[in-house]
Amino acid sequence: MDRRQRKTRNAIFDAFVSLLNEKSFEKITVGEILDRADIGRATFYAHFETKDFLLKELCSELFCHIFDCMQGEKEKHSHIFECDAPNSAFLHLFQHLRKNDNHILDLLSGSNNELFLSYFKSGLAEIIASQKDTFRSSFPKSLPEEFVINHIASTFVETVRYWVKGRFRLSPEEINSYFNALIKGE
Amino acid sequence: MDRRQRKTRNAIFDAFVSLLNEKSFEKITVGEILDRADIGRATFYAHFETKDFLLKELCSELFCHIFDCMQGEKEKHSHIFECDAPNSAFLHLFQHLRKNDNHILDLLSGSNNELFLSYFKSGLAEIIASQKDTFRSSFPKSLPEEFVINHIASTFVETVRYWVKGRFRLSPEEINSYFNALIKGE
DNA sequence: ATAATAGTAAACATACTGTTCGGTATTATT
DNA sequence: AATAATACCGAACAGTATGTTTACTATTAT
Repeated sequence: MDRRQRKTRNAIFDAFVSLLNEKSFEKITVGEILDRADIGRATFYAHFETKDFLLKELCSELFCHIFDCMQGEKEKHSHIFECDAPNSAFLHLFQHLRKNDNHILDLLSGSNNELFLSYFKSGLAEIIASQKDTFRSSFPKSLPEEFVINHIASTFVETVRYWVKGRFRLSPEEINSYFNALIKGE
Repeated sequence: MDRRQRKTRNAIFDAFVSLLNEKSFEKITVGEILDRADIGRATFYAHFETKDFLLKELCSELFCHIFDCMQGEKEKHSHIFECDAPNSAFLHLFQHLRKNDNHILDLLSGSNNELFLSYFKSGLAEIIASQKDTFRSSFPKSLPEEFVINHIASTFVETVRYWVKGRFRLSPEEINSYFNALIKGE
């Protein structure tokens, strides 16, 4: 990829992320992104069809990164959800989120939670679905698979939301135990 | 309230709801509302500051209605969550949603789920909070109260979402049993 | 009958979106 | 080193939406 392309693409992402920390997605205008990224209008639209596509690409970059890490774990062990510790994959996720590479923390704590968490959730549901056998046993067989998977993903996302709202006062291990208490039953 | 005011207010709500069944909130313009409600621009802005305020008022009308019904139940019994059947309040809610007075079903099944469900959730959390003692026992004492309440509300909302997505193929009793299976443990 | 209120249509300033165009700088190709 | 291709720029543009204002009319309350 052309160096110029990379430069402007990064400039756009950086500007966008920094704006997302200040206001909600809906209130950000393309003009503001242009100013902060210091690029021309036509250039922006050469890179991204619309503001929504920009968001989508940002999310997929961020979350793919995280989920790729989990795939990495998967290769080491045969099942990511069957590590030494039970549910260690979720613990990994909590730890990863806390590390805050890629400013993901900043985004999650802004006023855009809903947006990001919903993207996050759909990626999460896929992973859980691919490992469903591990979880199925914790829930009555009468419940539909899709229903259970969605419940686990939702519960995780809500737990993250709670964690972020409390400004990460809890350690990854603590919040993970909260999460397990909800999922594994009492 | 002036009859004219009532008329236009209703016309606006009706137009808005019917539009919400066709497209998402973000894509609805004030102009479209004006056309469908057959009122002048200035009139709209005399009633609602912005489109967002319109949504907010609509939600509060709809949900207040539902929650007021539950409050009614509360007066009959001393605790709405301690009826003849366990958790009957949630069953009441499922039944109420299914009855679809006020087109709430239509709204929930459109592309606006997120928006409405989030309003719904906050109202729900309040009710659950006021009845927290009934639920506390189902969860480990180590979990913070706020965390548990939010989890119950989220799980309920997600269950409704699943229910709506499946076009209400399940009966209120069935979906309520699904919900209980998640909350009460297996 | 009169005053207050709520409605109308039309025009308005303002703001944002997405496109287009001629010109310039950077990169890749040969 | 010369050339072609590509990316960027700035500025202008049409199109659309918002929210306000105006002068005028119809309805309601007293």
